[in-house]
Amino acid sequence: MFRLSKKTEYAILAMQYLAEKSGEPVSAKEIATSLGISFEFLSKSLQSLMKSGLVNSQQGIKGGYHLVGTPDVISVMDIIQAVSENVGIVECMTDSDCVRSCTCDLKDPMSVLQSKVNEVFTQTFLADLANETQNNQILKNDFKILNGIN
Amino acid sequence: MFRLSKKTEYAILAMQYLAEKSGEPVSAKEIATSLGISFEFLSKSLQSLMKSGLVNSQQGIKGGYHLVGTPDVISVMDIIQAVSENVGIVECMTDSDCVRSCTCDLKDPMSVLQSKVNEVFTQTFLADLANETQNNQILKNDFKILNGIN
DNA sequence: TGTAAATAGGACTATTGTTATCCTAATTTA
DNA sequence: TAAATTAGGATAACAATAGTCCTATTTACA
Repeated sequence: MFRLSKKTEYAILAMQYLAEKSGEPVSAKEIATSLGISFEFLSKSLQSLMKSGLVNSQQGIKGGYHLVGTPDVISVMDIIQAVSENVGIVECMTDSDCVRSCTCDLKDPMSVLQSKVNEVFTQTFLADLANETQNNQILKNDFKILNGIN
Repeated sequence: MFRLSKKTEYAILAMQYLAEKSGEPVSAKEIATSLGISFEFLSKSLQSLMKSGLVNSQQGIKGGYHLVGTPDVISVMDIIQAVSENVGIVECMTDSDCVRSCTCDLKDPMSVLQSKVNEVFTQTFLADLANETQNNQILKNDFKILNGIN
């Protein structure tokens, strides 16, 4: 298994929604309704994004959220880090007291992978996620076929 | 959170261990002891690798596991797929009945990410994980500093 | 031929993390 | 003041992970 949490997924989708409606504040309720997900759970993601300064919020009627910065400078890693404590692909990467550190310090297979995964997430920006259109569905289908999913 | 399961982690580490001892059968017990992990849990990973044909096994005294193929052709994706059912970064990628499919088919942010992550895992081979040496510790430390881990 | 060491794998349990909900408070506009 | 909104703590339900236990089977070798 190798999966982003729903909290992360919703954060990414919400950020993209905000990117489309650049400027005007958008309420959590509108985003939740549009994506068909739980309003209250989505709120947790938005509050985390708020804490990290990726979005700003305005309370009260006519309130809502809007992006801080433009989609071409907000990376997926920014979003992942905003909503989750640990972003390492394995425990060793985030825990300072790894029991195996003495045996795998020199040749650490996971560090190689971690670097590559990091590169993907830090070099993919909100703008990149929205740029592609029909292509994505093709990629998605290819992936499903590759994995034998009907 | 964005993490490989222990089952996957152990599978990768075990495969690398086998790669180092190319040829001779290595017992699960030896690998478990060397890595300092549960023998019985590691066995689950090895049995999955066996089912997928990435390793061969020999029962009985002097038995053990050995790689099928060389480290330069075995990809990390091969290993991930061997030990886990779902390899999509989000549910939508592996479930055919995604409730949001109608709203995000054309502009699917997750497909872009999925493709990039797939590329990392399919283009990283067992050999790549062992190639680097001192460098990895530096990368690992950089990563920890980047994330404020002491 | 018996024993020890090894894989194979089913069943089960404990733990953890995720996901979701509920509730209350604070803020803001009209 | 009322309605709509964010803020956030508490907690419950659920699912996945991680790990253990047990038994069966295979095999080398004394």
